[in-house]
Amino acid sequence: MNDKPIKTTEKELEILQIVWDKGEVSVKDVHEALGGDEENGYTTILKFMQIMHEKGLVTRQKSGKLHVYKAVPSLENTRQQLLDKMINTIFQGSASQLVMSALGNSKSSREELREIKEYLEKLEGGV
Amino acid sequence: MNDKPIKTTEKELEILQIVWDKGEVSVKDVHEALGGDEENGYTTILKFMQIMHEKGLVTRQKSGKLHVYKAVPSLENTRQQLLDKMINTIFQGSASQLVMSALGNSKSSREELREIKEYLEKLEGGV
DNA sequence: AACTAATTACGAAAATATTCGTAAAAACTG
DNA sequence: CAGTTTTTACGAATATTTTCGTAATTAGTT
Repeated sequence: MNDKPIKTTEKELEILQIVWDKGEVSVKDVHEALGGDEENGYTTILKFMQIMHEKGLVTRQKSGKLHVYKAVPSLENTRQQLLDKMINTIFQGSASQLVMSALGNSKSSREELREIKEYLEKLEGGV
Repeated sequence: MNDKPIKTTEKELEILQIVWDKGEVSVKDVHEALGGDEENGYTTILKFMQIMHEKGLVTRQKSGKLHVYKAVPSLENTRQQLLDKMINTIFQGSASQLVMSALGNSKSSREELREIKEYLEKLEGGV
């Protein structure tokens, strides 16, 4: 009945990055990866891990005295979700507009462009 | 010295959409476009227009007793900016990864794909 | 067991974003 | 011009997100 979709905040996303990157992490790992005490207090990060755990964004498991966290949503899924949202909110629902905008702007190398073209051909072929 | 970059919030972006779409708007226009009182109180929207004006996201001009607002940032620029941010935060700086992700997911039509390919060719040619 | 260091739990403060009530100002209406 | 309607101004309430202080727990160490 009442499962309002969990909203992933900016900071949480930043943390998820690290979790995806490392596979599994302790609070300490995240804290350090984010630049240590210069950037955030240790308990700040801890708090986020707890919140994210409550939200179901990460699982956790005790290992000795500490917790080891893993990401629940996949990087790929999250990317898709964010892309969809972006397409709908500012690219009037058109993925191709987004794509062209991204290409137009970026300093994509010739290599990258070729890669994309190949990918496109594969896609077309598959229709 | 102290011009911290204006941060455009979710709601503000939603409003900007409407302003871009209509070119110039009154508070009433925005209020209605967003679904009227069902969705937001009139003064809520008014407040946002004021905040956005302070932030420099819109200009405004008196016209009779009401204000007419226009968007300051262009749609295209804003798209670029949001794309850049997204690329950097979740696509490890690779525009092409974003592009492929967007294409892979979407139900782009054959027509759209062709369009993109053409665009790509133009880009490559220009190098 | 007492002491220490690392980690977690909890709650609340601070910062930011959103919503709206109330009043003032402006333009119109009779 | 008194009354009504529309619009704006302002300030504050609410909600959400981020940050952190303080205390409790855990696992070692002597």
